[in-house]
Amino acid sequence: MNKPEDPRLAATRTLALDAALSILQEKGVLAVTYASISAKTGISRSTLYRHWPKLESLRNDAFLRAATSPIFAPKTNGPLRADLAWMMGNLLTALNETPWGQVAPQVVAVAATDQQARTVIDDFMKDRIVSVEVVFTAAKERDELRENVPVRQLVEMAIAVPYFRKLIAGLPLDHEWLDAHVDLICRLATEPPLK
Amino acid sequence: MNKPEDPRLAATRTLALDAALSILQEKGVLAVTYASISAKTGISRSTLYRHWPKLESLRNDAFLRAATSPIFAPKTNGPLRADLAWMMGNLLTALNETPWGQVAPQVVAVAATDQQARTVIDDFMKDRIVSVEVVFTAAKERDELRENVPVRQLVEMAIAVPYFRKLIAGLPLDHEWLDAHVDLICRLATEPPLK
DNA sequence: TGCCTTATAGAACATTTTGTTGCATTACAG
DNA sequence: CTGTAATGCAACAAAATGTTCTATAAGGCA
Repeated sequence: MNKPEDPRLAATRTLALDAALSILQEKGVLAVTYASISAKTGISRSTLYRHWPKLESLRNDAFLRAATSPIFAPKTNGPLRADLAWMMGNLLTALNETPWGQVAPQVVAVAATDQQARTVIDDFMKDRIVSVEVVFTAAKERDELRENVPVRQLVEMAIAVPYFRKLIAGLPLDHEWLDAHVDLICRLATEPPLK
Repeated sequence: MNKPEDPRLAATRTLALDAALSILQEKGVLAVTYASISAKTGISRSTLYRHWPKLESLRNDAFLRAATSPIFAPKTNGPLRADLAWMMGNLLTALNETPWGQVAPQVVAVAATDQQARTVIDDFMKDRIVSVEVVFTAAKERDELRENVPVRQLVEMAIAVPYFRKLIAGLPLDHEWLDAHVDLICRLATEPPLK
């Protein structure tokens, strides 16, 4: 039972998905076809069809590949400012310097009509949100936060703005901007209660 | 000079773009083709080709149609809480109950490789950001804001989170959530300076 | 009304893309 | 060395895409 897999299978899979990913980055989801991947890799179309009977499934595997970037373990030593800056720095890097920044909008668009793509995004986001939430929770346990901080809301703010700027508004994400962003979030979380 | 346009031209344009828009909503950008629009409208393919020699241009016109929802004039009478709630309420309605909520991610995805689509998004966002900025500026002039409020950052936060929730994270936008969101933004803007 | 212009529908067609199959070749595992 | 299985390739069918032509009909105008 459980024969070891022919290494050629993994090889074509990897090759094809890498190609799909780079096409996704450069030309968008509309350009991801059996033909374009075959041309880019030298893998024959028939082989691609054998691996992925539906183009949908190929696309989704490529999405999944883009979405499984290494997760940075959250730092929770404190202070919040430092931990959050670390997490947000990672997010900025992911959006600016990995395929995810280019691919995410493509996945989101497909997710509108494709449950699998929706799941890719949802799982990805859930993980990221949790990893930032952990940072806040740790800060809370160190009594760094003021009373009744709406942690979940702050987490969403922290994450939403960079995504919005990069994916939707087409605005740049640089470290100067990030500093200001982290500052504002931290201020909101740590400053004394207001009324 | 300047002959009045044959009403048939406008009629087909409208009919075709309406169909394109509803296909965009229901099936995503991948399903927007001459054939699908022809099938939905009864307009013959040859006519569609005459109006839009490139599918790209048809798509972009549909995008533009989705993006030109009526702009709500910002209220600036104060207090900030009320004005902002009004603006955000409009945003929520636009995202929940107009094609824009479904179509925006499609435009964003295409914008990655299509300058015209990028422009549609950029113009749209610029207008929306400005219209919220106006609300804050008015509040500032009424001395409702604390010193050194980073208006631009707050505006982006106000807008980014609903977009993030709806388009990217697939989270719901309801009025309960919106209240909390507006509260948090207002608190940050109006509460006394902190150090 | 009648005439001219022009938009449209529909068919016919070439081209490209997509999906499918059969077979020879080649890599892998034992 | 041998059987199994994955690949490449060619051939093919089916569908989508793009282009052109002609007859028809609707609109503009005197």
